Amino acid sequence: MVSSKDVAKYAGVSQTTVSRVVNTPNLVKEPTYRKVMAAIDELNYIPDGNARSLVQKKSDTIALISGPLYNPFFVETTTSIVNYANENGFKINVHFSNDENIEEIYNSIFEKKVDGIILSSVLLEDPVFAKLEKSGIPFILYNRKHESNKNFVEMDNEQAGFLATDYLFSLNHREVCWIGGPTEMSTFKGRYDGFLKAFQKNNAAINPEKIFIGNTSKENLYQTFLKLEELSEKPTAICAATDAIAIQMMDFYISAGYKVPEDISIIGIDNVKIGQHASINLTTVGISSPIDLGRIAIEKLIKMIQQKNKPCVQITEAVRLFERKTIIKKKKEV
Amino acid sequence: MVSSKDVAKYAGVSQTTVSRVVNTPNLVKEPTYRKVMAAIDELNYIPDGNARSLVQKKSDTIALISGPLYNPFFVETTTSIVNYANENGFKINVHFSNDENIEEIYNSIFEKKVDGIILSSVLLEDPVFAKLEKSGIPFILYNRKHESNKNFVEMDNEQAGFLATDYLFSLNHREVCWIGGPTEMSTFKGRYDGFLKAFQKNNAAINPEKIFIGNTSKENLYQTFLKLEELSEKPTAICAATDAIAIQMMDFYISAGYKVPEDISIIGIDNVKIGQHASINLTTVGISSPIDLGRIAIEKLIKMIQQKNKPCVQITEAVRLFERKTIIKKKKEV
DNA sequence: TAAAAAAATGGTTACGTAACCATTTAACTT
DNA sequence: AAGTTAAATGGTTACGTAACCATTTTTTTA
Repeated sequence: MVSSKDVAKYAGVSQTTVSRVVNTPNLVKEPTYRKVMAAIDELNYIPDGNARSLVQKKSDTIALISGPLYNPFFVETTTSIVNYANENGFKINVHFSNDENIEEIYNSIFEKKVDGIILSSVLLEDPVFAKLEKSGIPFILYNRKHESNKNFVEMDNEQAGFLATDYLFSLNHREVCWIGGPTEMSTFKGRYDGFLKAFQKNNAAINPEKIFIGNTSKENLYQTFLKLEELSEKPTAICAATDAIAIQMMDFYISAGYKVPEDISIIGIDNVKIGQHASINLTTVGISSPIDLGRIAIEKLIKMIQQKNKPCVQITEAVRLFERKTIIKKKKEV
Repeated sequence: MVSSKDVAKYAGVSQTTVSRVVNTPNLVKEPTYRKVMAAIDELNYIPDGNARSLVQKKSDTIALISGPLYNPFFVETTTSIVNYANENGFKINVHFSNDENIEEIYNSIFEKKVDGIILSSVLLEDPVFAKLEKSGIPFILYNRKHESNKNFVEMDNEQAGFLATDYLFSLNHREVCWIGGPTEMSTFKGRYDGFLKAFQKNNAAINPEKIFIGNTSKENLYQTFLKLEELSEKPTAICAATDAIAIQMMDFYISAGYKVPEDISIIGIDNVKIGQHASINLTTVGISSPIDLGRIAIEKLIKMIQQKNKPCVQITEAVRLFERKTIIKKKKEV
């Protein structure tokens, strides 16, 4: 391994000067600069990032704890986050959380002095959150937030749930089913609250048989599908808490021979890209802004790191309906 | 920042002993161990990964250079790679390459002494490959390979192209169109060669009007779609070099009012998960093994790192057809 | 042209850890 | 119980860099 000392010796200058050529070339005379650069090229010198981090107490590295990529929402945020961070000179350590390995992920993250942490996988009452705050490392939550309301970038989840559900009512659906994840997560809680709110507004009564709250794995959603099939009075529309859920349910229904929306209407939330595909055409609710939540969050985080101040970021993005083709208008009941 | 020296002072032992408690606890007496652990907990000591990397000359970090996630193939490989690496104690620095920023990515990677590099974005005659070999860092290519045939995990691309195309012929399609990326990439080259081979076998003549080789961006594929529309004699089937291309073309066709497969048959290559969705049901060719290429590659890479030997890994996975619903059988021409 | 100021370069040190060797302490042997 | 071996602990150093202060060289100023 060739070090700055080797370069210094080769160029006949001090190690300090080599460091200056690399970091503050304007402090160095032209001929010296050329001499050192020649040595650097000749010896193929690359500064050691670890040594640099050690002495500078920064690593130019950000840890990303994302939800799993089988949820297309995280495909888009991960892309934005990784690309924006790289463009701004940061490395990104990526971790995918399944909400069970979160403890291990935290432990591993704190070992490597990252400059910042951006994460989606946090519960409303997450005990691990205290650790995060105590660490003093700048952090930001995207998608989900914590009960403390610190540093988050979210969509207006309640409004999203409301808009989606109210839209179904507006098309005369009354037997509306909810399929969502645990309300320990702010996204699911907010969206479900919005769902309830729409029922209230439309003077409709919640039918507990048509409320499914639980793990959103494929297997579990299939169980939900089976239960829905057994219902004597089936719903005419499904309000899915995420596009990922909606798309998975579509798969089950279509595979079983149903037609969407003729036999069953489905609406999602997130406005994920694949939902725009002509084969899917998922009606959904998503943020109005073309910039996704991940991108907004990473921008804020990098600003926090660079300016060394830690303002409390609280961003709730407005949402709107994206009408596509998975919902049918029903005849008004008499 | 609390260091091992602080812990040592607090516990009344030497820094060396603290290091031993952390790394080789069996070399330390029980009471000493407890004393030091108490101090570690009390002071909330976390070893500094940068200092450790500096002295040990390893970083427990692997760099991943992946293709973009809008290609679902990379969604699956990225998931496998990140998860497997994390489970095995490695951090993953992720970079998404669009084949233009590859130079910058390389530069940034070499700064931080990663223990290994796993990458998909390499050209057959990539000049950057020399740099990679010269660095001495263990590396492995997945999906694409380099002309030097060193350290790759690929599918049998030629066979994939052949199987896909031959399948179209077997269903009596003669006017088959090829849409693929530049043949500077081993995947596209192999698949296109297989395409040609199938034409030969079926005594069919290539019609240059129906061969589209170029950038596979959405915009460019749309241009391809427009050109296809202008053709006097339109193809009855499209052989897409990747599922991503196939799915994008489906979107254009369906949006334009066509039906797949009634109006146009489409086959892809990669066997991407979303292609299995009941709304898409893409017929495709993919590896027979249930373990994806990324997973195979990261396993090999970690073995290389841990065993410190650098065998030349050359894996070509067998492929098979996955029959679904985007292809129609034509009547035999007379 | 001498003095003062600014620019350029060098020398030394700290960062936090594990490697390495030295020393002390405990545990066997006969 | 003395000698030998093994176990446990400590002291010092290297890793490669940038920060910091000191010194030399060059430029500016009166």
